[in-house]
Amino acid sequence: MRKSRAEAAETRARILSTASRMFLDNGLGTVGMRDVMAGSSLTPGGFYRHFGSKDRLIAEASSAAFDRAFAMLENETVGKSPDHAIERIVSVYLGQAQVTGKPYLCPLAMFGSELRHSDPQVRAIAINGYQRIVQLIANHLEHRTRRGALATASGIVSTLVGAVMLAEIAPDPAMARAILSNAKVLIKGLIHRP
Amino acid sequence: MRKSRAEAAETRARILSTASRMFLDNGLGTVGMRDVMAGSSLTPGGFYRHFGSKDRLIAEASSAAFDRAFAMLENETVGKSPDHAIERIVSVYLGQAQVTGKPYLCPLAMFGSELRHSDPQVRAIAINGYQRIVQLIANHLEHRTRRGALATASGIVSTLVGAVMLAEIAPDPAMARAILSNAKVLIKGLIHRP
DNA sequence: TGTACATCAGTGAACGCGCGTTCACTGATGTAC
DNA sequence: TGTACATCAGTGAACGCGCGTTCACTGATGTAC
Repeated sequence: MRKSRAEAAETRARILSTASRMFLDNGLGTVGMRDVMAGSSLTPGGFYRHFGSKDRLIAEASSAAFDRAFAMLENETVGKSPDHAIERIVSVYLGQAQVTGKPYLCPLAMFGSELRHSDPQVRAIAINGYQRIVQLIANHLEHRTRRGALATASGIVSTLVGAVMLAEIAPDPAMARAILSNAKVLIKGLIHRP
Repeated sequence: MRKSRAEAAETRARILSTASRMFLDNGLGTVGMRDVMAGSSLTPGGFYRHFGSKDRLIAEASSAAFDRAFAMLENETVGKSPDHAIERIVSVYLGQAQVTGKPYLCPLAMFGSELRHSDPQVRAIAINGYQRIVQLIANHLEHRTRRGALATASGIVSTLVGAVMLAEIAPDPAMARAILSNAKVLIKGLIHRP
């Protein structure tokens, strides 16, 4: 039954991808190893050939999810004016759960309050992901100082994460859209007055 | 062993209070019935004399937590000017996890991303709690229209919830304080320009 | 007001289940000569 | 290049454990006469 190195690497990547998707969709606590392995067309035992524990999987899956979300946001800014870049980041972030297929969900909005009780490694990954988004936004903010830009960007990220999380709780799609729209208007109001 | 009606009512209240505290501190998924009952100085079986299921307990405990948090916020506004009232709400909300004893933690910030997967009853309670805070803030916002005040208040609540949630993930207290402070500055900037 | 009985708050063991993880096993892959 | 053996990816049953919940039981409380 042994697989080639290439196949094994592909299996590992598949488990990671499945886990990332499932954690984002259903949270860290409710997704079990059997779910992840079955979703990867594998049996439970095989998991431990690739990862040391569920916590390690959560760490890697979160990291991968941040990379994906960040890449999507960054990609939206290339060749755009500062104002337009910000507008794209905000719109894409706020629309993450409305896009069909939801290909770039952010861990902070999807299971942020579970991260609080995760082990230090996972929390470090989460805070690093947060900081990367803050820096990306700050890069397109026209402030007198870098410090000021980072402070404003931090506030904006709080708004973005809060809005997407609240919109996910809303039972009514219309209310979800209203929450996201209100957050967008609030941020737009900030940007257009230096 | 039977207890009087008054004692039974007190027991029920004690379970609810313990559960509220534990859910806010540790999340919905990680707190078990045995934890709640032991924390209330009771044995597991007694739980079902007072609540139909864990989900019902979560519903009531969340509701109680919202009531408590809302009462604290509302109380801060009595006899204050609109600007000062907003300032108090924002400061008290953002400081909720920094206060010793944490007597009025908000479910949205503490286990918001778990609410997403809760049953409709719990989600309805959560969204109702969200709306009450939005309305409270809107009451002190000097907008031309009520609609406009509610929209701005909604954006502010997204910022507040996101900031407290992110600050809870931060491993470093200094970074937590920075996140909260940046959110506060962002909101302050909004208010002082009608 | 006193007595007899029904009620039921709380106990603590037990149930069934799913969890994260381990393990003996398989057979194809990789390695050494 | 071919052969013999070691490695190890993946299987699927099993382990120990803790979960939400049930249940027979207890004895004090509440109710009816």
